[in-house]
Amino acid sequence: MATIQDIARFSGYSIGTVSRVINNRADVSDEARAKIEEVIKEQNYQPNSSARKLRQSISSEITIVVRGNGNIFLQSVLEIIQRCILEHGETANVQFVGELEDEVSVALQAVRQLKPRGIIFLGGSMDHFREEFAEITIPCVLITADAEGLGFGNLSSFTTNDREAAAHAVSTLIWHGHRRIGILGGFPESLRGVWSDDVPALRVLGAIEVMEKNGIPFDPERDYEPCSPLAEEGYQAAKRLLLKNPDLTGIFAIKDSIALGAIRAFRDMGLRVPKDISVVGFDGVLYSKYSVPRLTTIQQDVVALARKGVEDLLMRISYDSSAVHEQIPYRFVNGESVARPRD
Amino acid sequence: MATIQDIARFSGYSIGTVSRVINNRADVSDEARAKIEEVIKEQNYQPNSSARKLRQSISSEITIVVRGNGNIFLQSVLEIIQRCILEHGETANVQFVGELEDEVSVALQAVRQLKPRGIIFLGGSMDHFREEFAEITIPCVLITADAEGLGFGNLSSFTTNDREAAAHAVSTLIWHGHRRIGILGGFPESLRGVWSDDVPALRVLGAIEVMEKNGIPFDPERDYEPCSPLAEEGYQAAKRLLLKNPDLTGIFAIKDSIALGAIRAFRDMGLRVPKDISVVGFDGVLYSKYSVPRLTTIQQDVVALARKGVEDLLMRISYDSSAVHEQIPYRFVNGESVARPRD
DNA sequence: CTGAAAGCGCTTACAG
DNA sequence: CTGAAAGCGCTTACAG
Repeated sequence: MATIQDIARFSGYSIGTVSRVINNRADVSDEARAKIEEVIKEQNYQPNSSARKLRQSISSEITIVVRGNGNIFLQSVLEIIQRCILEHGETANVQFVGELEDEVSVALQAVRQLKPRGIIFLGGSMDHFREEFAEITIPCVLITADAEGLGFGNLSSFTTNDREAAAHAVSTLIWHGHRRIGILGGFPESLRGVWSDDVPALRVLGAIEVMEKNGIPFDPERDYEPCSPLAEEGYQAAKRLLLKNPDLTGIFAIKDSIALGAIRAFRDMGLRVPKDISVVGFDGVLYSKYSVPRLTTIQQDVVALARKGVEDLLMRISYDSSAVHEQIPYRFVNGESVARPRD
Repeated sequence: MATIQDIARFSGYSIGTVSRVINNRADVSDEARAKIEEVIKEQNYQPNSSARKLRQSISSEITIVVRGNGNIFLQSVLEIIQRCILEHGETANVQFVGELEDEVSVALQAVRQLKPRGIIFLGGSMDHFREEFAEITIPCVLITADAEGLGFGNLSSFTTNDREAAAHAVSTLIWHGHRRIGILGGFPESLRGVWSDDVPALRVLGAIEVMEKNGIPFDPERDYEPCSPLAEEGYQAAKRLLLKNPDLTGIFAIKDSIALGAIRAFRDMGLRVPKDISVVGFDGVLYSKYSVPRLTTIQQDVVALARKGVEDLLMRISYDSSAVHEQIPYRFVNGESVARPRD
């Protein structure tokens, strides 16, 4: 393995100058830069990251904070992100935090212990960001939620327009003639306010808005059941929802995992989907194309979300440009889980 | 942040002695060890891993090599592994390699570039290990495949008994009265030999053996269709299999992802599962409990596989004990996808 | 624009 | 059993 010493020797310059070339500093003559870069290429030299980290007192390269356990949607995004980071010659370490834990304080801890150069958040609760993110000053990216409203200069975000997409999903039910629509997923607080910007709340909100616009009544008590984003939770919540309101003919689940659990629950209650009850999901997880019935859902563009997020982060680590907020187009997938209501 | 200097100062010993305590060396007096450990705890001291890596000329802590794209089973194992590594205060970086790529050469490259202290392989092809693994000398663990037959002193393995479990899965079909059984998944070569020790081959083998034992004929031409472990591939392969042999009444898919794709395919061919055709899977992925019909399958104990693998690796990194090979018990899950054959 | 030198926090022969 | 010292490979004031 060649070291910076070797490059200095072969190029005839000092290690200081070599270091400056490696770090893209401006104060190097073109001549020196050319020669040194030539030798670096020739020797296939790669700086020792431990030495560099020790000297700069940083440690890990990139930290990824994933919110949620067994969330197959985020798992698939994570896989793409990791591949993407690898392609760029970087390495990452991953921290998982539970659905109810505080991802920002976990990140803060990572900043202190691992001293990463940047952080990618996968999923997130806006409240935590609002309260604590200011303490984090390195470049960060939030994927799958919109951080624009937070106004942090070092936090980019890439997201689906959850509100609009949820409205789109529910309008499918409406077009099919459903007028008694229930919503599944999110937190009990998700109904509270127009100001909430958490992803579950935005989806619930978008759904309610389009219902109101179409003159469809929505009773939070009878037409809504919160639950965490797991099939088992969706299964239980679907049963509770239908028990308290057996009149519902259409269901919007704010995540596919919930939708799939719900379909299983309806099945177990002796209902056929979509004949007796229609279901629309959200995410477009791989399996939604193979379920029985195939799920009608909103497909998020996970590849674009992941790729753009990684590229933006690496860019900002190198050239500290300012944060951006981008909405990635989604795709409505017409499955088999929606039909006209029975009566 | 406290450094080793601070600990030396506060404890009254030299940094050399402190270092020896940190690294669990034997040549330290009990007295010194006790005092130093007290100060370490008091100061909440954590060694700077960059400095340590620089000095030992290692770099990354643990590298995880995952074989396959979009493999939801391995994704779930990976999540548990990462949590587990974190709990032990270590960090890991992940490399994904495609189903057909050579994971061992990727690992070899990682060894040279990242200089990890240990490697966890998730899934793997025995041929690659046989040919190249000898060049890797750091502690490694293979999870989800058996490396005992390879005989490398630095490669532990934790696995389900694939052959036995596959036989178990197929015997369910037999008990239900099926005598025309097809197998889905694996490589075209998976049928070739008794000596093959790749996971897909072992599952296929176990299936064929139990069929033979029960006097059930198996014609590789008509009763087998290889495919890669994705729902879409399972979907296509299932169609091909049934097209060339419409008499089949029971299907063993060597992975749940394949089984779920197959169920969807049968459905699209106008067949009901399990009324017209029965399906057994293998893995016990989360969703198999919520599919319609619920999948009858072999549930691998992913938590035990992950946890034991990580613990063994960390143990061997610290105390270089020798490699172990352990089979983790599986659980047969009685779902709804198997019934008596029609005629 | 460039070089010489200090020092990041650790580990490990070496000497006692 | 313990300490003093060298050195891992880099970055960055400092001086010129």
